[in-house]
Amino acid sequence: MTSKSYNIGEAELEIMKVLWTAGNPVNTQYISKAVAEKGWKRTTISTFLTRLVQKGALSCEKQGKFYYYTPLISQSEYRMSQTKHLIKDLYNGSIKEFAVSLFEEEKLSASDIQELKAIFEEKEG
Amino acid sequence: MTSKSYNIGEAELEIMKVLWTAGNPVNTQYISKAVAEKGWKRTTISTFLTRLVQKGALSCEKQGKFYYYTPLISQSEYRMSQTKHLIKDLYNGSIKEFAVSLFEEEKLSASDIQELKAIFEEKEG
DNA sequence: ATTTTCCGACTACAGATGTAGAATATATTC
DNA sequence: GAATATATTCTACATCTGTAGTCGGAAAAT
Repeated sequence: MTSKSYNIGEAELEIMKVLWTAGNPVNTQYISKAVAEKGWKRTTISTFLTRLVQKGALSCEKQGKFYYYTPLISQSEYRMSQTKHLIKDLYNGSIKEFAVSLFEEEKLSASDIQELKAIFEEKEG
Repeated sequence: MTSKSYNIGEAELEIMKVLWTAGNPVNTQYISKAVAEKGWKRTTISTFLTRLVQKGALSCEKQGKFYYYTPLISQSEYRMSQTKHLIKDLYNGSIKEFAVSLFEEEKLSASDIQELKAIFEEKEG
């Protein structure tokens, strides 16, 4: 049930990525380290976490002194929902139209194409 | 040159779509009719137009009494820029990763697959 | 126990976006 | 030309998002 009734901002998404990559509940320190290169202040990260919890994208649970955060939407769910949104919005909902346009404009390596062909042949089977 | 340094909101995008579909400069009345089903007030549409012009997504030119609007970014340019953005954001910039995930999760009809295979074979040639 | 440190809550603020009322300009009609 | 219709601009406001300061409480260090 991809019932994502919220949006995740670009900065917030960076937090989600950390959580997805971690694969298990992590606390703020962990997240802070993981996004250190962004240069966000501690409270900025806090705000993102709070909002993501409010939105229902994360859950949090206090263990000992810290909160531990867990994604409520998986990366692949999110990917799919965003991809569908894009296809619906921009390509009249037609995956085919989308794919054709994508592959016509992009340069895929020969091996990429091989791989994709293999996938299709499998599907076709 | 996909040098889109602005964002187009979802509602604004609806306006862009009308312009892209029209294929030639159109005025506000035309746009109003085209988006009638959205139930937007006249001034709302005006605001969108003004903002899109400010952003550099549209140009407008007064002809007689009305302004006529023309997209400064083509639909395919916009599609590409958004698609790239999504792939970069969500799939580590890997088109292949993206495509694999897309086609593994989505159901394409047999004829869609045929068509795509044809495209690949062509590319491969 | 007092100080220092760290975390999470609350508050704040600016820019973007969706939405539209009010005011003004322009054109059409009588 | 005055009244009416329509278009365009200005102003306004709420929500969302990025960004962060401050405050209060808890934990760690001394």
